[in-house]
Amino acid sequence: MNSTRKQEIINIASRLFKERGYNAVSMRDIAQAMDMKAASLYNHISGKQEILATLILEVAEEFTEKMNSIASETSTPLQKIKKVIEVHIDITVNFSEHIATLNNDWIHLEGVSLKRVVKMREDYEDNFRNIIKQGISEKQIKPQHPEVILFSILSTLRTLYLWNEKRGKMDVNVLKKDMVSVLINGIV
Amino acid sequence: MNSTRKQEIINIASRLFKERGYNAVSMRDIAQAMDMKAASLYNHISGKQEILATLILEVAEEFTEKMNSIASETSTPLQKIKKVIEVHIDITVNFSEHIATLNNDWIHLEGVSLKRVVKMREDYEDNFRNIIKQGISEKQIKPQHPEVILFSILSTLRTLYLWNEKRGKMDVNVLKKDMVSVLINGIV
DNA sequence: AAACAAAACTAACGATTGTTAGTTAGATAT
DNA sequence: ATATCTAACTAACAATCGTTAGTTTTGTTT
Repeated sequence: MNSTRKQEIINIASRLFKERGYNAVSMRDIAQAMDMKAASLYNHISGKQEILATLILEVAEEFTEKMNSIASETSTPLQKIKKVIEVHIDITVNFSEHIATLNNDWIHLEGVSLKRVVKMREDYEDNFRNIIKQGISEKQIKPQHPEVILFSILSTLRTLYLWNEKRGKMDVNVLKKDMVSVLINGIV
Repeated sequence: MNSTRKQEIINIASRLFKERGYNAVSMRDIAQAMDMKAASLYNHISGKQEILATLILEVAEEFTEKMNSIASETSTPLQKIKKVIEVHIDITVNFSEHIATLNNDWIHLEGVSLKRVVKMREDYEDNFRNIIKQGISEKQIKPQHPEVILFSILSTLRTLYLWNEKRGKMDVNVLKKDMVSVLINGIV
């Protein structure tokens, strides 16, 4: 199977897309980073779009699986939110290259892949929103507009990859503890 | 002066950049949206880069001014943070198109403009970080890692433009109140 | 009415883009 | 040894890109 070589291409492309964005990276750029010529890439992938789609779906599916698992747990809304934060941090650390592309370049997906990723994103947000609403109705969470809570937490988690590198030596478990504390209990 | 026509171009480009990103928008796209031919744009601007640079610097300077003003105030760190949040919301609402480009396409700036924007961004973060550190040392803020607090608040503010449209009829002042509450006091 | 400047136009340039066709080198299987 | 298959190569394509040169239209000033 060419699957290992294909994965190599995707990983290298992932790094370049993160640095410069999908449209600013040419097939010749990817090929050069792979030490081959652009035309040779087509022995392993069908085109630039396939690289983008595979790349993004790999990590999007990771998020979807984990969220579905959390949503169907039998625990309190607050415990679920804590889990969501931790899972997000884990995925960000493990797929640190892919995440930038998921966040910035999903717009450049076409056709079915675009539809699929948008749907997954919506479902993810719906799940999260429902957990928050549940928490409010159980009086575990302040009766604030759910949308404000949802996007406060979600934007922080989604852009975590941007400063994850700067976090330097901060241990992942410390990071989890701190972020859970800040996002749930505030800063005062 | 051609300054009004130039501003028209920048505003239209701003809308297109927001929707598709800098690299996916051609000069011919901008021209078409302006009801003219691409070559005619060059009567008003020197090139695509100038559009991007002017666009981004317009709003970046807004942030810098406001932050400098807040930093030099004589008020408690917590009051300053509240002000920063409110200012961010105001600018996001007033420059809703520009903000997307500032956030996503600043990487595509070149030369002096790039250097300048990066510097402004760093200064802005430094100011914010110092306010937080001050708050911690005055025991107004929990002794958490300042970086976690800084980026939790900042990522939420920076991506506000993404869901600002969905916020629908929510009044700006209500939004300010809710966000200050969530970001400072948490959700429980 | 003549002169002028501003802002639009047409046409074209060199460079780069994603992709295809056809070919060749190297490894594996018969 | 021969045939087969994989994965690399060279060369080229049509399309699109940002930009320039030269020209014409439009509107204002004298």
